[in-house]
Amino acid sequence: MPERGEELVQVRLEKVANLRKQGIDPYPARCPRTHTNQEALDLFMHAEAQHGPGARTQEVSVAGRVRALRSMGKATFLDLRDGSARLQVHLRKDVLAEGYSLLEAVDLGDHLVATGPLFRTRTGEVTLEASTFAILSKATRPPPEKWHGLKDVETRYRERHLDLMANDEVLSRFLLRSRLVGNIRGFLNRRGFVEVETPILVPVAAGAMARPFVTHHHALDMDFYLRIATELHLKRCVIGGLDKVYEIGRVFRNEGIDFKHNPEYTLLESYEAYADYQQVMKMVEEMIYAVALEVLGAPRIRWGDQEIDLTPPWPRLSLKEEIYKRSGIDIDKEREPEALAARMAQMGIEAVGRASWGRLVDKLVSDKVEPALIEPVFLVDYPKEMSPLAKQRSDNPELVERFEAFAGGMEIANSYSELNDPQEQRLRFQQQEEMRQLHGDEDFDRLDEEFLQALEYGMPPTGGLGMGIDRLVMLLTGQQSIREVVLFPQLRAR
RNA sequence: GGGCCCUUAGCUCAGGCUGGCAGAGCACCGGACUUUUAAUCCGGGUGUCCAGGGUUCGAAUCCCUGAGGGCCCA
Repeated sequence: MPERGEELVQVRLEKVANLRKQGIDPYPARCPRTHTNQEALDLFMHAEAQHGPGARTQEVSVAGRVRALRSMGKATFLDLRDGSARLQVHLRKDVLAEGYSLLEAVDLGDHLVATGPLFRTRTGEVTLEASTFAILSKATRPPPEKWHGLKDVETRYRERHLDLMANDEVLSRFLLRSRLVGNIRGFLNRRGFVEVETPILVPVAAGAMARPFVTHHHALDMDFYLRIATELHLKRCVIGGLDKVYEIGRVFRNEGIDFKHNPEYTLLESYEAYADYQQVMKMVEEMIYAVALEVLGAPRIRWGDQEIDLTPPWPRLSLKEEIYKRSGIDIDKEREPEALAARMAQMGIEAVGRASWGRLVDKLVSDKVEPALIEPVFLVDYPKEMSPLAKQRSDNPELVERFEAFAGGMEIANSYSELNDPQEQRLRFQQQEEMRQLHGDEDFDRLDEEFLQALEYGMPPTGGLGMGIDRLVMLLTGQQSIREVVLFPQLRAR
């Protein structure tokens, strides 16, 4: 931390020293709180309902951070804020006697505990009349400005604690995120899914198309990768007999940072034995609808100037047709990477390096199709080349049983009927390895021998799902940047 | 990777075009005030104007380079 504003800090440090000199601990271990602010407010409302105007409750103790301080000499009002509510405290010199002088040591941002009965002021605010109060934690740095809040985007991200204390809507957004994750767990648990945890440090970063981070284990003297997906371990769980399994965990992808991408993000993956991608599709629309109802109270969300309705069923659209509709390119007729790249270049879409056909299609989707999909939809019928872990369709082996869900112009879920033929899977991995060599593209998937061997023991037909939790939070909170839904987004080191 | 914009007090921001003593509100410091609500009133400016270099008698301001951040494009 750069030591700017040192005078403001010094003043507070002197107050800490003075408290200690008086034998007062500015950071006591215990807090004699009896009620949260909300419980105290509820208590008063109850008393007022019984006794009418002029009601006073018994003494209660509340605690919180000092958010505002209004001193009128021999009486002071301050606003205490805890996790439940804001509560005003009234401190009078004639009530507190010599205890009143402790207020000289109190600053905005300190945590206090105050004890006394609750009453309603003549301006109508439920207030605690303090008979005693104490400092719980002395802040030695001033909080952000109370009226304009903290707006500087960089400071908000780098010092999220300040953002949370200054900007109520930010706090409630992260509370919503927590409730959302809790509701997803509840939804899956009720359906009989079992939550597991699988390794983050892996010898081979497989199971998705992404470049991994590398790290080193000193005792073993070997490199490890941070996982880019949980897919292969979860399938090994299914092979072992966990028929319905899921993990909500961080995955790491060594790629660019922008408004939709943070290098570490939270991914839900679930696998259901004896199910296929059609059943997963139904589950996804039901799950998102259900959690939206729980956390928002309605299945509709505002997205910019549009409204998105999440009520199922969502349209099932063909990937090929959507690409054709949005770009005029028929991917069935542009089977050669060079030809497809040329068509795309005409539209101003430039592919990097010697991109493969599958990567080009992927690019075409992200550029031309994805941004247009505001209302929730499923795209189905993906080409095999883009999907090395998905089972091919029996009626058309060039396509796989796969869907992706889109909403708000973002991909929010990806699912297949999982490929469970070990020989075919080995072949697909080998093709991925070859493509990586050929195209010099670190994004291609990797052959994972341990997984292949596991698959040889037999995996039931399984419907798998990957869903980006951060994207879903963006969607449900109407945020257009992933940094607004990740508490501590990755930024360049200062 | 390219383009545009931002960076001034702890916080929110003026000033910059057209170079001439570093500004406001909140916060903070001193004083008044026993029902306030962004309390009010009186007094006080607390600063590496992002960093470095250049032009100039003189740079927050103009020019160059760099850093961090944001938006748009790829």
